Amino acid sequence: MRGVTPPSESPRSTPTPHGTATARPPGTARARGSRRAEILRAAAALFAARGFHGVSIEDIGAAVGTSGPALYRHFTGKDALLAEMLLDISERLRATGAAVVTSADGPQEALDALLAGHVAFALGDPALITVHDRELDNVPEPARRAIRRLQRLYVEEWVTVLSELHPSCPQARLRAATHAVLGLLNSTPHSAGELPADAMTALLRTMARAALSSAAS
Amino acid sequence: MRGVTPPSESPRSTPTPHGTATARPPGTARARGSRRAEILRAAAALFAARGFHGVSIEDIGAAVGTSGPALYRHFTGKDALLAEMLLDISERLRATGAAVVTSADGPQEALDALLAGHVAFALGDPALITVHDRELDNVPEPARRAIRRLQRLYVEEWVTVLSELHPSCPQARLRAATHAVLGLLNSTPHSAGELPADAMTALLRTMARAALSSAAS
DNA sequence: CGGTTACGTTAATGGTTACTAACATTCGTA
DNA sequence: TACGAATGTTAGTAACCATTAACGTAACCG
Repeated sequence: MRGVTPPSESPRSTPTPHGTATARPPGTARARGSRRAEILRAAAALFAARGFHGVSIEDIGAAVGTSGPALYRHFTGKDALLAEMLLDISERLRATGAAVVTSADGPQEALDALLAGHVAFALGDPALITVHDRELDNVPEPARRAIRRLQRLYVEEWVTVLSELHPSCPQARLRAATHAVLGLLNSTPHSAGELPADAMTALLRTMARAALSSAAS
Repeated sequence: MRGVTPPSESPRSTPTPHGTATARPPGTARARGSRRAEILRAAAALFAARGFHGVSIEDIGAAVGTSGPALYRHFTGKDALLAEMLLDISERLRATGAAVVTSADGPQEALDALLAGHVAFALGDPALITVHDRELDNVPEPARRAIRRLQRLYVEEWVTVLSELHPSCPQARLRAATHAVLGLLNSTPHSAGELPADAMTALLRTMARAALSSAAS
């Protein structure tokens, strides 16, 4: 029984996959770690279209030009792939939210920046947004809690900003309104192509602002 | 050959007392077709929680107190079950929408009635609403077209009413705004329990009205 | 009473799927 | 140049799943 030592899973090190995927000549082993990002992107599109359980490992492999089990060189399993995908997007949302809040001049500017960021996200990566609020239940338990925590922190950024704008409104109401507005913004992927992208951006921001203003009365 | 082979524990007249509602006489085979509705309700809850492919026939059977293949006495297959579920809800939405529009006094009353109806639906049957806008892709083709048609007709009810209220606004914009507002209303199942039901109803109606008004400017 | 209908059971059956095993190939580098 | 790490490949394998087959039973209806 020869063979290389089985790949001891790297539990914590995520060495920042910076490489942008380009066309590679077949057979080469180039581009360290860019494959991870490529797989994540392809899997996101598939998950968004057919759901986690509706996509097979073979499907994901085929989408990146390899065949099935090659994925296990990059992820420990299908669950881990989904977990990393949702952790990544939750972290990105929360990070941009935090950056916006600390750098804005006032609550109104902060709210506008939160809105602009989320709309850009939803329109720019509809597959990720779709997977983000549909597939949480398929993430195994250690990671699910972390994802939920990040999502909660992101919502709390919104609630904090709204609370500064409307101090007399109870926070529970502001939280419910935030969830509703995020539902409005995240519904964009399903109604694609109705309007040109910039018109859609402006429309969504206007509607979201109006909805939040009315909620805080 | 296997002969009669009665099961050692012969079923008594009350087999499998499961705690489901719909009090039926205990060992009877009566109640024509009430089982269909029971199965559809249980399946909707399961599909909403874990997705179509994440639920097995056995799961659905267990949820109604029978075992797996008993479902094939009521539906020709898992696909047909989902198709009937989505057809039913799409038809109900469209029917109430049509009734509202023809019986309302004016466009403002019609819009309010559409809003009230959809909010009541979303809050009253969150599982059905969730399945309705997540699982369309898993419906086989003959039925999928019919469901899409009903959904389109429902949206057109909204667009027609909004067009009467705001004649100068292009219909494409009103359609996009309608989709966004339906996303807002349908997101309710995911943010349950934030507010009491009547406060949630009022909040959602207020936010939706404000969002639509701002979109038509 | 006999037959039909409605509804349920358990045991295959065939296909799909996630994952593992065993075996290449490329390439940086010591 | 030899080695090891990274990254593939093609065969399994065990579990799961939708569906069918074959069979049983209770109630209604003529």
